[in-house]
Amino acid sequence: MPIRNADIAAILEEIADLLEIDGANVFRIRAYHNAARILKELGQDVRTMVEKGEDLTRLPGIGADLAGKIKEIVDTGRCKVLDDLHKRLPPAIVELLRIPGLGPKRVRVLYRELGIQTLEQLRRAVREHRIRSLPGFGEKTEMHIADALEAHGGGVGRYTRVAADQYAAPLLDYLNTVPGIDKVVIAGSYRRAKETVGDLDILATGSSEGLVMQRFVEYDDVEEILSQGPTRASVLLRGGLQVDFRVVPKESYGAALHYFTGSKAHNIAIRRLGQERGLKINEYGVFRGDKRVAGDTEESVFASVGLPFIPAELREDQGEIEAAKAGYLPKLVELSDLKGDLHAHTKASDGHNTILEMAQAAKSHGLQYLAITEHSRRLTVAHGLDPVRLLKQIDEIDKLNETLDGIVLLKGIEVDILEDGSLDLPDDVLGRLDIVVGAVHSRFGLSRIKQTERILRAMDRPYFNILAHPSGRLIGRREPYEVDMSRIIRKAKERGCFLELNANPERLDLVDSHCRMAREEGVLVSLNSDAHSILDFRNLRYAVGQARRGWLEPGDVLNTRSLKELRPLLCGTR
DNA sequence: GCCGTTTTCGGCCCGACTGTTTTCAGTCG
Repeated sequence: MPIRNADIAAILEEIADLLEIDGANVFRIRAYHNAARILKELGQDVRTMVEKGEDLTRLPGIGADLAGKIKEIVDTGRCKVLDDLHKRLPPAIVELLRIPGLGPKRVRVLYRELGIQTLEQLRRAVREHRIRSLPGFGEKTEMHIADALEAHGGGVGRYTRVAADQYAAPLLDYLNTVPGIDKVVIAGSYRRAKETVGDLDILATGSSEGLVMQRFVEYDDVEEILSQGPTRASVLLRGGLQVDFRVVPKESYGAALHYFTGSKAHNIAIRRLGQERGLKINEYGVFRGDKRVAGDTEESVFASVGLPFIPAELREDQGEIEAAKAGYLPKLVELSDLKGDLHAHTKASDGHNTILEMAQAAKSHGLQYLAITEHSRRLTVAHGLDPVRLLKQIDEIDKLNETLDGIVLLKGIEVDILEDGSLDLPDDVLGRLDIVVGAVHSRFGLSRIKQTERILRAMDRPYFNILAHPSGRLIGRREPYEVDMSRIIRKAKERGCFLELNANPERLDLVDSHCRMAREEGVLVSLNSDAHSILDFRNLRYAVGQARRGWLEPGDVLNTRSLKELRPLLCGTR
């Protein structure tokens, strides 16, 4: 089993965690965490880079030492530093760090004083009240640990954006009625359009802070108050979502929004830039000595370090600061740029609405064209279409188009890519369509090579236009299938076909790093709803968010084209 | 452990809240 970026990152994380417990230099620890993050977010395969002899120290945050350790991990699957740490500290001990309220210092005390190295041993010690007498611990801390152990493994993970929206919307409505609150906005990873969020970070500006905070924690849906001060509070909502709420004075809005939006790595990089200029940047503003020089708006914060405004979705310390410095920030795609949708279902397969209803809904979302792409026959559970039914639908769409105004329907199919890479419908049928979307719906467990070859063969078929949901993942439910995305992107370039970014909030593949790879190769990405009902066109905003995280401009997106511009692009594979 | 329009050494983002402490460490974001 070849080692992946995530595997290497996990080893580096474990080293960092153990170093922390061991009491190592905090900056050394940070370097390991940082390197792990870089590898996880890297769009390309580190193993391949190592095998090609590429210079890893060109990656920001990777120096000669870490480059050597990464190479060691790629070559041997292990790392001597980690092996050495395991001689001093039990491997399971890093699990204790996952308990909220337990950091490296306390974990070390637990281990040194009581020999605790597993969650089970910690549970027993809590039951026997042996924690409270430890130095730095007390009765309350012991109770908090007991609660945290109770909650641990309770399945509180990350929330998809659509799930978070269901909590956020009513909470924002409520906060907007609270006297003393001027502005309320969601910051954090939600604002950066991450595909999942661990919590909601809400920022408000206002004056009477204490009162505002009181009203926040009195919100109906609050189940537990985790902490509460005059400017900051954290609560758990019913259902488990954590909300962090922060109130700052009006003039600090920009600085606070920037700080609270993150990411952490981006903030550190920006604050470091400030430092170089003799500035101190915190959530209240930008300061030169005691003098406040910026912070009303985010623009003013960026300007203070000589940068233009950086859109929230780019703030990952993934090159956006360098791009901003050089004047190469992308002008990111927006929802209003989309002119059509190239993947939708109707009652004919597994959708819930008629073709006409879908057309009208698409039009009401400002779209000018909509491709009807039912499943093909192989997908029997979805009532996939055989040639006869598909030809019938083609006639139906032709007739409908004669009556429709302001929206054009494209005749399409979401054809199954079979295990051998052939398509589920014959070429002479596919040739009668405006658009062919291909997708993998079976045999997710193929090896990376077989899965990749299967998809590449399908892309080589005539009429193949778009590879739908290219990784097949369902966030939190199904891992992506093993596939070499860089080869697929190169094949798309070679064949003149396109990759879908599926707007279903549980799919959202392509992921951001693959969007960037496609952009760099010059392969257009299609932002498709995969709508199964008239309600699903709303999901297009999630695809736009992901596309923006992937640095995509309107020109990088297939369906920002007018129908007239689109048609010749769909003939590229014929 | 990384990094360099003053640096190859000496820095490394910054503040809020909690609990245990009697002046602050630990944790978190």
